[in-house]
Amino acid sequence: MKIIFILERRGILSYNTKQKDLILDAVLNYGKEFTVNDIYLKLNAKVGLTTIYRLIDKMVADNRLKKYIGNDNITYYQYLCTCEEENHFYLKCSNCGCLEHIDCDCIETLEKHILKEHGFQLNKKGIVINGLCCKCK
Amino acid sequence: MKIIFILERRGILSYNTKQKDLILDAVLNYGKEFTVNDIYLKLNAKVGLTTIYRLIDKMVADNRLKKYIGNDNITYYQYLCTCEEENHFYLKCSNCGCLEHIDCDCIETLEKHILKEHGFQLNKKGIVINGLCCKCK
DNA sequence: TTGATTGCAAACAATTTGCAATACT
DNA sequence: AGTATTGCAAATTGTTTGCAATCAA
Repeated sequence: MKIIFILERRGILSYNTKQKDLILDAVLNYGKEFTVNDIYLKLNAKVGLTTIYRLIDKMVADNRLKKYIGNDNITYYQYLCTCEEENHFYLKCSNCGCLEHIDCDCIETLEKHILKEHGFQLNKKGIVINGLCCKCK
Repeated sequence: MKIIFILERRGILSYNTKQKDLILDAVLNYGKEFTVNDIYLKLNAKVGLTTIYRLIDKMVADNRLKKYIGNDNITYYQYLCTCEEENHFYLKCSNCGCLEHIDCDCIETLEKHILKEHGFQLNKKGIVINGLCCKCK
């Protein structure tokens, strides 16, 4: 986890600050989807909300966090790992909210099929498919 | 399109009103993702914003509209057709915003693979995969 | 020292709610 | 008649901005 932290921190330009480290640590270790407020509370309000918004926005812009609206109409974020594998995608459990990272060429097979049969070029970056994980199903 | 309209309208309980018909017509014929304001403007403000919000919320709750946050941080909606085919999924063009409806057993193949190899049970309802359509790629 | 970052308070924008008037069956 | 719907205005919520104080290099 230390390596990922350092890797992620590189993306945050210019100055390293205590606040950035705190937010980054909370985000990377949250384990599942979270809201801005979740991070704020986890840090016991030691970092201002504005600052959290700013860093999270940046990470979304950099494709390191995925932002979406949950069924409850609340805005959630989830960390997408930095791995660069070609055939990497995510399986997201609709029940417990966990996100499994999969690296498997089944996605390449699908990509080829869809390109050939349906004329559509998949964007393989950040594919998230919903369902139930082995624990929840 | 008439049949879809009638089918959709059935889902809107109780009274049929001019406003519901207008909104439904606009939503079904929009062709691509839209915002609440898009519909409001398309209807020349003939229907109140509140009413549009209410009907759209209902359609989202009924899984007939998908709600999501675009890269521009604006909330978009997109109509998901009512077809009940087992292997139906969507290909969404990140460039022009169009949504292609595909019905192909490649998704069943993927489902089986993911269940067997990764222990994850896909939710085949409303799968949307991003990429570039044949016109845009 | 220079420029980036922080965080409060204020501003903002999108969405929701209260409610009286209206429309549907 | 009785109930659902509408739409304005007001309230609310989540998020962003202005700016002066602070911090990192």
